[in-house]
Amino acid sequence: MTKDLSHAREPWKAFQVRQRNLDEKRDAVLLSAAHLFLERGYRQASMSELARLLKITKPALYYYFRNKEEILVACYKAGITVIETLLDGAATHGTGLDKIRAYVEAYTTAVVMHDFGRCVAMLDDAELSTRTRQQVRNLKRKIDATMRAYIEEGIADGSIAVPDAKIASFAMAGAINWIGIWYKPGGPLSASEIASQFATLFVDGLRTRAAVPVRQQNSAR
Amino acid sequence: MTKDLSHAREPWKAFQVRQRNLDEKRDAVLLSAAHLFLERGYRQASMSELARLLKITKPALYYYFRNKEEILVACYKAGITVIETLLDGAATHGTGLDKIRAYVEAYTTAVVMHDFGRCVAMLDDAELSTRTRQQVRNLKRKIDATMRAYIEEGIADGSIAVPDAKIASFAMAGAINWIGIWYKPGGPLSASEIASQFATLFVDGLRTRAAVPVRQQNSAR
Amino acid sequence: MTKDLSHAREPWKAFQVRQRNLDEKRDAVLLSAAHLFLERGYRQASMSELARLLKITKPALYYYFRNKEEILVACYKAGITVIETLLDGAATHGTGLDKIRAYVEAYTTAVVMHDFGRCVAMLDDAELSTRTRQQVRNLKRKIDATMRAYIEEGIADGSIAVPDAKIASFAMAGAINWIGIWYKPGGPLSASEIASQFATLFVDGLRTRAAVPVRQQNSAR
Amino acid sequence: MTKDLSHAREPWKAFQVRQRNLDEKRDAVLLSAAHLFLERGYRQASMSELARLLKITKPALYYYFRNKEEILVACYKAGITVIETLLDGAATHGTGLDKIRAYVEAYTTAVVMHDFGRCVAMLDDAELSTRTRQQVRNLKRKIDATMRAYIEEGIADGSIAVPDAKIASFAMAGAINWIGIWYKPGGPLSASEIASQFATLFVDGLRTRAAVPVRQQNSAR
DNA sequence: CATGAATGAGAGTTCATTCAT
DNA sequence: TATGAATGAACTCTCATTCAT
Repeated sequence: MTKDLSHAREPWKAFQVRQRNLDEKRDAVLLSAAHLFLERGYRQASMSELARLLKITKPALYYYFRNKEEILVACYKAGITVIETLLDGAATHGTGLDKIRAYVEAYTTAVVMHDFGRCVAMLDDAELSTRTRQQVRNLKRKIDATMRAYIEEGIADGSIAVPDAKIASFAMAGAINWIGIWYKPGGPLSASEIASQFATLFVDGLRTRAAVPVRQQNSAR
Repeated sequence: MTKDLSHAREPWKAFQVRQRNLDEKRDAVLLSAAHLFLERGYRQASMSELARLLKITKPALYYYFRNKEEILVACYKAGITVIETLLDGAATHGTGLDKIRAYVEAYTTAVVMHDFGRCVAMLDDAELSTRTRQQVRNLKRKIDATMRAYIEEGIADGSIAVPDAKIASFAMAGAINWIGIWYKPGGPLSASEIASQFATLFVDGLRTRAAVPVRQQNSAR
Repeated sequence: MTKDLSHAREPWKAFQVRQRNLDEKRDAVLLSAAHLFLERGYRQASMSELARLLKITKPALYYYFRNKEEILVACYKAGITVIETLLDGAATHGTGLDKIRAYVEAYTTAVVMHDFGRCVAMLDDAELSTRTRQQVRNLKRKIDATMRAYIEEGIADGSIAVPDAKIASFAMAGAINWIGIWYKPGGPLSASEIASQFATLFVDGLRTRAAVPVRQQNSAR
Repeated sequence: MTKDLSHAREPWKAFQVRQRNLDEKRDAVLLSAAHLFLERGYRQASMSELARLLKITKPALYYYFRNKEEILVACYKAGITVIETLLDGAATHGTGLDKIRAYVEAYTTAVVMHDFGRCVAMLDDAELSTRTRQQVRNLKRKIDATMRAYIEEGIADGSIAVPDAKIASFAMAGAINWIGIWYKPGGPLSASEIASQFATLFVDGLRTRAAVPVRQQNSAR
């Protein structure tokens, strides 16, 4: 773990040689914090440990952030940006099924690739200020709503057949959010591999599709 | 004599009663604890609050359990039992696909229906003693291994087609474990509904199966 | 100072022999706290020092009071009681001048004789909760209003002659509140002596009354 | 040459300017500090807030003053000057009563009109260095001693009649020092009004003097 | 069996002060 | 002259745990 954070510490090392700007260090704090929050949970992650990881003193943290919660909020905000960016970039043409496949892939990528994304997905928002909690919940609601809308759309255009859009959307979001629990960066699975296989699993299920006649399948694409 | 005898047996009987009382209260503690742990998280759940909920004093808790961790361990153990029981009861005949469908339904049910099951699924095992953590991890590994084995079996018997059993199994486990985050007992969704729809989603995916010839489709169920 | 607090520590000493009740110890904490607050000021008085004085550990204080402010509030409340009791007991017959003399004596006594009274008189109420601050301010307002009313009454009945009841009342209250700065219990001046001389000074002023012919009065300036 | 000379003098001139600048800014710091100390109390007044008020950075304060205490000391010193000046200017002819009236008026004026004066009157000298504390205490002792001397003088020359010069002097000083608690500059009461009414109150008391027959005086006590 | 009372360790936070520049 | 950045010490408060009874 300490090793993982080494690059986050870089700015301080560099500082001794030449002064870097405040934002860079703030970002370094943020990166380490996100990492620590994910590892220990927000409450268990102590400012002392964070400071130790960054090789600075505890009060120095308070130079960059007013308090612990502000760090959490900043992690969430960064995560929201990451996720929204990827989600906005997802393809939105084709059938409902096509759309949801793209959407699931994008969201999975956001969660797999960025600590900040994982913070949004996994951390308890109970510690947040009312304002930021609203933002986070809005984002999550929006994600859920979009997925449901695509499912409904797919049902309407005949590309999707499920009994309940809500449960399906919960299942998918859950599987993706849970990635943070088992995924360790640098492991054998690449982000895009995970994203694509998750999408495939949700789209096609486990069952062999052997006998599906080609011409009926997915005529829109 | 009879009287004497009964008299002599009394302490023993009393012990049984007391024993039962103790067990009963231990269980009550456990139930409340599981609830609290799920609501607040293990670390945020304070012994004071647990005592307050149970309307006993704090030290009384220490009569029933040596310490906080022992309570957590007991919750996990109870959860393991619940899950294993349901998992053992799942049908294991038919194709690999049939088996995994039954397995997913059973695991989902365990997680949805019991606080203890949810404890195993959701609580961080980092707080556990090495011994119990091993047990928990073994269980989870076993669940994962079983799911993978069924998937492989399905691939072998032609009922399943996925590129990677491991990722598929992670996705399913994640979706199920995540249920604890959004599921509130007493809501509009029944446990069996959730379980069955989860199973269906994973088996068939979102995509419409329109042209699948009847005789190939899941004749076992 | 430590010596002064020795009787406040008594309950703990006695505790080792025989258990006393919670209220007694709460009171002991309060007494020591009032003393310390007066000596150092509320903010400078640390919980550590308070604990040290009482020969208990810091967290033990939190068994008796939820937090530091609650201790302050309790001091204020005790002080309010002391002052109101003495004020209510003050004679209220005769002329306005008679009444204010009695009132000043009573208030002075309250401030001189009790640490709690001095707390109300001297401590900054800025640290209080809104609720208690209201109470304290109401008390002070009431005291001021009563004094002014008596002065007006005296002016009306011819016993008092001052240009401004407000300034006179401020001057008297100030002189009394300030006692806490210089008065040290156990000194050469008794509480009743101070109270009576204060009252006399305000009633009669410094000027000799004996032989002053009416028409000569104030000729010096 | 002239040019050269002026050039040569430049540094010197610049120094004078800079010196004046420094003194000016030091004074500005002092003024703000006095204000802040009076508002919050010395300890609660933080260097950060002082810097913010002055729109300079925190370390800049340390250019003008070695540390926080030195600022306090300077405030006290300025206050001592203010008070001594006014006190020295007070009339010292006539009876003891005349003198004390003038003295009280002068001291009141000093406290009402100047933040620095109020600092001396109100701030706790416990934070001062031994040296400055001595100075402050000497000043206060001198004020007290002077008041007592005037009272004794008045007693001797028959213009004053009080049982105890010490208590009377404490009462007067207290009433005046307390002014800082309630007086807000810009309020309805002018400084001279307050000063004159305070003096009158202490000199004449509340009691109506006009019709008091000589033989009835003080019969109540 | 159960409790009132207490503790040690550690949390987040603030602040006067000081480097290096 | 003046600053951005950092620190050490101190503070209030919380919590799992444990005596003595």
